[in-house]
Amino acid sequence: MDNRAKILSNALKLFAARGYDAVGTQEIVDAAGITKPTLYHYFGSKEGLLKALLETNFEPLYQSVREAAAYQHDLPLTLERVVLAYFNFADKHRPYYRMQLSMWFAPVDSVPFKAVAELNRRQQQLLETLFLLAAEDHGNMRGRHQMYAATFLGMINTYVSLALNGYASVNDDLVYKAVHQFMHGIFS
Amino acid sequence: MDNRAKILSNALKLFAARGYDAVGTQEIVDAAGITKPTLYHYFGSKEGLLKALLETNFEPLYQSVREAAAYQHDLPLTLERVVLAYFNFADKHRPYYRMQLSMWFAPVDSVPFKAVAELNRRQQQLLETLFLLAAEDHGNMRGRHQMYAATFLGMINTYVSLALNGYASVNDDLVYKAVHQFMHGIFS
DNA sequence: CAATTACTATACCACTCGGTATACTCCCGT
DNA sequence: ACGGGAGTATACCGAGTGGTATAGTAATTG
Repeated sequence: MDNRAKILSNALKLFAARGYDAVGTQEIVDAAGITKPTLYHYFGSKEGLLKALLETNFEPLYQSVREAAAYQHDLPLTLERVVLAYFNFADKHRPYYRMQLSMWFAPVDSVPFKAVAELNRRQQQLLETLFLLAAEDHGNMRGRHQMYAATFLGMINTYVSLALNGYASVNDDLVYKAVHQFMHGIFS
Repeated sequence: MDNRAKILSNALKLFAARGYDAVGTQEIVDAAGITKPTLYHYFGSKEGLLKALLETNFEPLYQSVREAAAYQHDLPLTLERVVLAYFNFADKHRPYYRMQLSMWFAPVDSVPFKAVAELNRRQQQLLETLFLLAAEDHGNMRGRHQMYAATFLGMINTYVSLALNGYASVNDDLVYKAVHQFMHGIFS
């Protein structure tokens, strides 16, 4: 692993555990076993490091969800695949998803929130498109695609948060339960 | 407004907007028009200020939800009252709820997360009790009260987050929609 | 071979951080 | 009138912040 990768890896762990503002560049370079000029050579600034971290890790998630969200006139199936895509990714990249999750709800004027804002928009967009297409098949869903996208994503993140903190295990059963609850509620 | 209140008020606004770690004590006392020893006289430390902020504002929310969550064998009604309690509170104390929300998803080893952990537990407990009681009336819900409590709270915070950012307006219709979706899913 | 380029360490910068020692003023109870 | 405590400001502390000027090394390219 070269120095650039070492920096990314250690910064990710530290940011995920204690937050962007609470972790100094000195601590990052110490953990990576290098010095500050190396960090600033590759990333220009602390904020640049954060953005590189997001870009590197988000794209695989996005592509994975994108493929899963291809609508083929079977909404339950598609939603299950989307949830599965999120769950699998979060499980395979726990520190990263922890960080992204904390940044999602970060204060609006904070550096971390501004850095993920665009990524959130893209996820929302993806799901909106899905629900918009689905509404053509399910008339009673019409006009609510934005709300569905937002609450669906919120539900996914709630479940992922539970899983990351050990209150649930990420498996096919959880995926089914999540989608089923989203579509049919808690009674059935 | 005395100096103690000035500090609390200004610190709340700043923490809600940019986060605990990103805001220094100097900035807080400048905004409040006082000096540091005054802050340290009342709160002992920056962390003490944060805890005072939480204690002051959380208790009213907790009591409000507690009353709303009194189960009387009508789950939809009770859930609507709980959601309404959260919505009303979040609407009346926007900066505070913004802050609490960001702290809820903050990194696990961060100061803010540790400070709200206990409050989160108390909310979760309240809802678990509710769903446990409800499961006596609705057998098919049995054994899932923890999951229901967690996802219900997650759903509430998703909606509140939407409302706080202007993507939805907090009114009775939204309350009804939120509970209805939670109980019956998106199809009906 | 020489020159350039990528990369990295030493040592440092100005500034901000959370927190405090000291002293002062003001008010309250005696 | 006086002691004592609450509250507040001035001025300061050591440590750490994000960031950089300089110089060096090692590999690549002409």
